[in-house]
Amino acid sequence: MQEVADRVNVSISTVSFVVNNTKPVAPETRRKVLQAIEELGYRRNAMARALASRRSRILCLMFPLMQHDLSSFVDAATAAAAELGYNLVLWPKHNHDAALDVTSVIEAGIADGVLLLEVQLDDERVTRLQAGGAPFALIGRTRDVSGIDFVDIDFERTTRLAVEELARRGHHDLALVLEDMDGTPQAGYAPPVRVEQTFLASVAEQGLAGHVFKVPNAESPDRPLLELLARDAPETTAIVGMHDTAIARLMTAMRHRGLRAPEDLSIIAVESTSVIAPLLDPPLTRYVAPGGELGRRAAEALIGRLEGRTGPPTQLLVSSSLLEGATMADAPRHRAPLDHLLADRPAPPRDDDQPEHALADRTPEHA
Amino acid sequence: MQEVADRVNVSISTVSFVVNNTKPVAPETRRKVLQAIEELGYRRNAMARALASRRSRILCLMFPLMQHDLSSFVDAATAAAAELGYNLVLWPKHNHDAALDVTSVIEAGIADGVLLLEVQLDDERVTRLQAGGAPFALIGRTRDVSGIDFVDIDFERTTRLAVEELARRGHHDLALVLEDMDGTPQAGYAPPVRVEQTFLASVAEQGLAGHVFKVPNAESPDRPLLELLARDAPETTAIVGMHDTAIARLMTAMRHRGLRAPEDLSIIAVESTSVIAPLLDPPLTRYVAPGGELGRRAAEALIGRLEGRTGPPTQLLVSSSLLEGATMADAPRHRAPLDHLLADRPAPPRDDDQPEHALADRTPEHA
DNA sequence: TTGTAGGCGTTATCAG
DNA sequence: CTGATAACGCCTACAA
Repeated sequence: MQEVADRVNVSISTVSFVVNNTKPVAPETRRKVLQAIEELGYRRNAMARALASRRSRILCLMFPLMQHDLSSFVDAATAAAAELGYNLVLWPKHNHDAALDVTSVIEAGIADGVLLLEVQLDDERVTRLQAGGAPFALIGRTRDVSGIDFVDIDFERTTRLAVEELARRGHHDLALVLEDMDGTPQAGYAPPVRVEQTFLASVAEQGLAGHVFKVPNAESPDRPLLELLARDAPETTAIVGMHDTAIARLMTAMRHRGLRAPEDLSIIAVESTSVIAPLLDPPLTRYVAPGGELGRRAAEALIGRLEGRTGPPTQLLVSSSLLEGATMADAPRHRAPLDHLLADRPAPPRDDDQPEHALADRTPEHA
Repeated sequence: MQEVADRVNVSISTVSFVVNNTKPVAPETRRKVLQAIEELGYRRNAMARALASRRSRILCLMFPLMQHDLSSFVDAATAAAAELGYNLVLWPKHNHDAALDVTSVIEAGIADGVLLLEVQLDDERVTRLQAGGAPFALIGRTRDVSGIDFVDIDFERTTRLAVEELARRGHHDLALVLEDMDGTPQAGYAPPVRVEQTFLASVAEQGLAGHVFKVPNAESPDRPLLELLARDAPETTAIVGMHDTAIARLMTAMRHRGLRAPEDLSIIAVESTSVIAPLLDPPLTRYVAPGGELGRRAAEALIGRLEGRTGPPTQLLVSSSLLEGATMADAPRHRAPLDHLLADRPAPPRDDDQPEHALADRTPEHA
């Protein structure tokens, strides 16, 4: 702040006035100050500001109970940090631009280091963090990880295991179901890319046939996944999934068309949300990542850096383990192609959607 | 800190040494300092500490993408805070004891105010916040809300609407499905209590019969909800739900026993997780709360206080709106009691769980 | 409209 | 082992 003041030949308080809009400043002076701030790359220190003004301008949303999927992860990260004398706060950054401002929290002195989630293959945030010399660790990893501390799920291994297991069970025609992120800010999100690559390579190695289906989060109603499968990969007997809502909708569609999992179609998820998968009917067979370990290791890696540890970066891939649901079975012996099966059982009107049932009076209308 | 030092007749530095364990201190001195700290209720100021030591001891976990149910809520709260010049951070407090330490973040100077979630009818955290004179606002509300700023969902209204709608559709026997929180730290969580009370009152007003079922989060496998219903409330034709996973399991069980929603049993949820409800088959008819508005209003209320607004507290109840799924219909004319229906269709072994299907070769075994 | 100076609550250095 | 004292980076009367 003093440097800024010196450069424009004003006092430090004038700089403060323009930064905070607390007092009127001559337009010309203000302009020059702003320019100097820009040139010097000055950022005010949130801690000092808070100390002097007795206001942090931070609001704290406390949430004791988290039911979503980050729960075990955040839990463990928080605990690990606490054991090492640190606090962990979650900083919601929703839009893409805000996310790019990733170093500000460090520069402001609010935090000592950053843990990054949802890393993309080429992640601008990582570039900025590196450029700014800010301590950070990734949960996930970029394409080039030289010198970067990260902890990630070993999606390659999981995918390979899934394909091999299906091959062992006699499946020859596999389909991979991914979330389609093109056009969203998450385009380039690393896990689906890695899974797709590994899937294709692995299928080739095993001498199997593999198709990839990218399904948007809001499935197009006119072309549900099941129809796409029937049209483009009718011989498919097993699905490798990493898009739970798409899988859920697929299973509903299957039921409505008289197809059964796993008898007609096996399904195995390489990554799965803990809240949805067990509620499916039948429950989804899936690989689950050790969220707690990921969180803990990531926090420890970051704090290690903060405490001055040098040496090679932490680069850890953790393995998922198979959670037996009931959607995987041996390949059916002579199943007809999906398009035939669907043709035999055309899409039913709503009233035929459900298994037949003769015990109650029908009241045809509904909400 | 100076006061502590004075009281024991040591210097301020000595206090610092014992507080931080940074230098050896005579056991006797240390004891006295600790005691003085205790007596005076001294808490060190995190901001000053960070400023002087050039370390905040805070880690920041950035998450750009949130798929869980708090998403819209946090989103809006963050945005509202940002517009008013504040930052919002989420502070994970997982265990009960940690949650009780709710004022520390204020006393440490890290935050100016607190937003509290998952409020219980008699919430110790609220008591402490009030006692400490810390600015706060609730999302939810306690039993006694005099003088408290809060924004909450109008569960009473929603419940009443649900019951009235079912009555209008000719249902006479309703069952309420709640999450059983007894014995958990969330015992006394306000919404289920309010819904239960309103349900019973409303059912009585309408001259209907109402049963309440409290289902633990991990449903007991030997007594699934459907069986309990058949045993204790066999005439039930409509479910009012505020426990999505229980509803999901119920719908699966119904399907396995040849019962249909909504033809045999209508289901309407008074509060629902956005991630599960639309994936159910058929999709759940449900009331949804305006999460964004809740978040925004709560942030605004808190900031208003911080900015020195006086006058009556913000006390806002927002209404949920009905999202049409396909699980609500008029009451069936002459449906047999549930216990009869289940007796006619005994619990099937796994192989009969699914609708019959004759298109594929059966390979009996599965994972 | 701008400058001066004291203070915010700690830590850290250096002397005793 | 303990105590002065100078930062830490900024805000804010008060004065000019």
